Amino acid sequence: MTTSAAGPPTVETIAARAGVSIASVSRVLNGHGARPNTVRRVEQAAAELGYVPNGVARSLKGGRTRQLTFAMPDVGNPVYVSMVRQIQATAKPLGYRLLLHSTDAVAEDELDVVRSLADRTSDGLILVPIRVTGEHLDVMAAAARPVVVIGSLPDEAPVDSVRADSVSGTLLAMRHLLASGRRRTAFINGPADTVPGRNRSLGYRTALAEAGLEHDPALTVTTEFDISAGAAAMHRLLDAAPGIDSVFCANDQLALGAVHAAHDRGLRIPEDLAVAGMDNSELARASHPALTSVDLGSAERGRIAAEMLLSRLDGEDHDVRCETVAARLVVRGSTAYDQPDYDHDRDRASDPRAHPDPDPGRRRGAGSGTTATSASASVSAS
Amino acid sequence: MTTSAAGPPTVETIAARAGVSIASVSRVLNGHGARPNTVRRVEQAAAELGYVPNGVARSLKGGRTRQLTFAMPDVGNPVYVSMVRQIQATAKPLGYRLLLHSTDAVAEDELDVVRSLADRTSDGLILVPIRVTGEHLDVMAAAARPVVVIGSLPDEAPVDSVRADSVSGTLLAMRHLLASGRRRTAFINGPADTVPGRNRSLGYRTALAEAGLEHDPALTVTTEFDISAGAAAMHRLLDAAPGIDSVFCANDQLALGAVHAAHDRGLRIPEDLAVAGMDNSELARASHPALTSVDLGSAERGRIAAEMLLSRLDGEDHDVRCETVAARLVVRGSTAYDQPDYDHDRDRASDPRAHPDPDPGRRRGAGSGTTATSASASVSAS
DNA sequence: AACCGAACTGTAAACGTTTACAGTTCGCTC
DNA sequence: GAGCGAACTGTAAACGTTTACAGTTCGGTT
Repeated sequence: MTTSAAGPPTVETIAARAGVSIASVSRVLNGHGARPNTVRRVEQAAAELGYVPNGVARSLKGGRTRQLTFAMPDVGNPVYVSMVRQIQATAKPLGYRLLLHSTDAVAEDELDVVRSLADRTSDGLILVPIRVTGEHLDVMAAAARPVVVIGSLPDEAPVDSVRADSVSGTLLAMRHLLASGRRRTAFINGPADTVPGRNRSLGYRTALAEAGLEHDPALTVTTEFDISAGAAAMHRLLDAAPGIDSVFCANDQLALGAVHAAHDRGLRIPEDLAVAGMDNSELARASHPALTSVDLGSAERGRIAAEMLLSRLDGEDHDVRCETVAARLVVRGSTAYDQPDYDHDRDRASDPRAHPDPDPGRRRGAGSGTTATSASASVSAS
Repeated sequence: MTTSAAGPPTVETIAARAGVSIASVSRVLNGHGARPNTVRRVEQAAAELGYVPNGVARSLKGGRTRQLTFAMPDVGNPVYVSMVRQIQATAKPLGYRLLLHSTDAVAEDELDVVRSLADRTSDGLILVPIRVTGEHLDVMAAAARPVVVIGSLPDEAPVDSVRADSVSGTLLAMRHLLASGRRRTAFINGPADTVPGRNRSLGYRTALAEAGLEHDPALTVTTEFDISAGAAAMHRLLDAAPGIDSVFCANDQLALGAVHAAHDRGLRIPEDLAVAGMDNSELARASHPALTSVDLGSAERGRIAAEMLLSRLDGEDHDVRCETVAARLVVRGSTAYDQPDYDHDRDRASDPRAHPDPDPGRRRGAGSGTTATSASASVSAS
């Protein structure tokens, strides 16, 4: 027994005060049964001392920290923000804390996060890689803790994953544009050397083929994900390929850039030019006219990833799982004449299992006047 | 010496393999000096085994976890997102991880976060309280680890804090509107029973008084922070008080709602109605016309809070500090005829000490055509 | 060749828990 | 009132590190 020095109370302090052994203290505090008299004295001593168990010591003994790590390229990106929200909402009720890691889209940093699981500081990882290399697969396969990837992985990869369906998403948007009579639809894509970039391109060409339209390479521009990049791209398109009546953009920022450019030239939206974006971020709802956008289910992907990880941590030793989240088209004023100027739809409102809204004043009637179309989800286990 | 069973390698495993004691292993690994021969053997053994030190054991021994906690009301709010980014950017180079906690604006949850510092799981806390009660002050004063508050605290509070200057911010926006010849400026405020709510109201009335204008209560509406709430409020104002030529809104969402409402009625912006918002979020840049907005320096508040906390953790035992971050007005097309339709200014671009941009393609020429005015910052130590 | 101090190394304790095991108490039954 | 399980309690070890202390080695001096 140490002298009752300064420092916060420990089981030892309580044991001394209650006149029992530290084992009894631990047992009472964890509800493992003791004589009523013992329980009373320990609980009283603990309460008087304001005892709080040392989580670090507990983690060392128990081998679990009750911490999860979420690593993504950029904290600021609204897509990842909604993932964070859902992961948090899923993990918190089970007593897990969330550790945030921004990789700044540096591949080496991603690898480091996976490797650092070996330091036992976190019980599991949800990773959004910018691009998946062979080294990624090797390192993840050897990870000291369960890893779930949000993104596309090769079929044989031994890692759980959740992916978006950007092919279907693009198809939904393109079909919508073409169904409303547009015949010359441009395409502003993000970097093409990524899986989503290639998938969107595929969706675009597929939709054109479906409609019996020819694919004109001059109608496609590849650029950065950026408002000003979107504006520049739109200007370029309008200069080089006159007669464009609609444009699909790989994210909402690009789409808003396109809207700006169109306005600069005196084009009316949607009358002269229909614009559709992707991600269904808050920007889409806020802009004027409100932006038609493809929702790739980032919130749901976050929730599913969290559930996958938690089930692994529960010790369930099932096969590798890979789930695909359906895309959903949210039609607003930028492509349709009869859509309202703004709507009250929030992306988490689309998720029945979502976190309860902390601030009821912020959500009103859900999506009145907003049309949503879902692509069929394909769920496969390999 | 235990049998070399499964499980990840520990100092013991390495010691056995290198033929030295665990103390030597620890010393070599921490660079505390050893004979070249010992160093070589330990390092080789560690490398061969792929040893990674157990961070939990380390934390238990050292009494520090190298983890910081950031607790705020809502992960999704862009204001907090930019704080997260800066806190992360400041703490990561010093080897600190960031634990995220969303309080969902529940006061009891805020108190729990502070109390849970006693579990030794985090080295310090940055808290954004929704409202500060006496109990908050008591609990923070008794906290087991340093706490920094982002928000306004009573003068005598024994806690470091960083606050925004919403009075000056409101004044900047109002002076700008009045200086451009507007004479009937409405005010859409958020909830009035908070410190920022009262401060904005004060700034509004002060600006009117400065300009020798009478304060007309019919021109002020108090509502929730919400796009649709902003639209509803604007409609109400235009119905009840005709002749309004400008409006200042307590955040960008409200302002965009006002823009929508004005468009619905065929009003031109800025010709018929000038609109200014607050927070200078991405929404302000993205909207059309781009929105004049007051930047309350959320990124900088995050950075300063992180620095304050880190200096406490460095053992510096200075007096309680309270810093106020200056407000800055960013003028864009929604109030000025000659402003560009959009600009490339990003809020972190305004911060010279900010995190380097991970994606150079996203930032172009900084703020060309955008006028920024700073309120003088007052920095005080109590 | 013995000696000395510096430099290194090993043993063991400590951080605060949880828990196996052995020892104790207790309420019953006969 | 002795005997018997069941229920409780205490001792001690374990989780994986770091580090004070004492013991060892080493080179260089005299």
